[in-house]
Amino acid sequence: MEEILDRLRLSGGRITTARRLVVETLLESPHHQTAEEISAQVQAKAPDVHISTVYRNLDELEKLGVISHVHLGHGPAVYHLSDEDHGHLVCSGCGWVTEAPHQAFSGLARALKARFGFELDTQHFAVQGVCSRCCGGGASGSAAV
Amino acid sequence: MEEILDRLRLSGGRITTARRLVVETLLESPHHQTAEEISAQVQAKAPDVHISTVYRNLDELEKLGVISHVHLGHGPAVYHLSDEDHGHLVCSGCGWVTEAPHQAFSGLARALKARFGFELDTQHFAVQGVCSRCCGGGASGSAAV
DNA sequence: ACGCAATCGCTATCAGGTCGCATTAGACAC
DNA sequence: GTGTCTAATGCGACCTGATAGCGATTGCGT
Repeated sequence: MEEILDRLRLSGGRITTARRLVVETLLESPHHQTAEEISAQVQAKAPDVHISTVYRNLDELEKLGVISHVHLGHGPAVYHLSDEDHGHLVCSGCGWVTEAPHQAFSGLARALKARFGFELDTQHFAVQGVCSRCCGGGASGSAAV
Repeated sequence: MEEILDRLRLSGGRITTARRLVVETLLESPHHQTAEEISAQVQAKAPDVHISTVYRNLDELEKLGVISHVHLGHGPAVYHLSDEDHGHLVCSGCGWVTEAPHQAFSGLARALKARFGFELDTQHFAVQGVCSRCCGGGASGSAAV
């Protein structure tokens, strides 16, 4: 927490209530949260904080490398602390998100690099699919919606 | 063309000017086009066709399985004839889109299936990365905008 | 030619996010 | 503690991409 605030200060930023609360929220619930969710959490403690301020602060924190955001598909992006490299698997059926370690994609990354000269980035956009629960895990048909 | 219109008719649909032009546009420029681009093309021939009509028709055609749309990342989705299975590689630098054959992802698909029970779908959402031109592939700088 | 309802054009609306601007309030100097 | 400067805020307007409602139109089977 203090570390993050220090980083904020070092970059010439000020520590405001809104900013402190955004960081707090991110630290308290380490899950993937949308800007709206974060905003709601922050507003629970300081009702005057506008969602645009939350966006601006999330942006700022991202520039500092503290957090990153991922687009899970349709709908809003989610923010998380940038602790480690991982991709995201999103179930298009139920929306469930699985984190997949970076190396799960290294094979694909190599292949795409070799065949297309394409440097894969799995961090900013999620990979879509259907989770075991939704695709009928074992036997039955696919109840695609 | 006629085949598509027939399919449209068989499903109980009517052949209207707007509809015909949308199909025409899709056939004439087989590239990936956004709804807006398609709309512009259609409006060049029939200025009264509203973009919401284009959306509705694209939707209809998609339900018939004639076309599909892909989200390339930020920004609008693109539509293309659903001729074959392929994924899309999008360069976050220049926006360049490469089509990658379905089997390029089969390794990843197998791995995700085995490790997470996750059924990969590479068709509806593109895979992000940086193309050879943009990541400095050869010599000069990367003129990322 | 008639009539029904699928489709249209239009406007309003939505979601997610960004921007401009006047005001507020950190943080440093004294 | 007070002053000063300006980063950051709150707010509303706006933007893009897409969708929904609704009355008018029009394709097309009869």
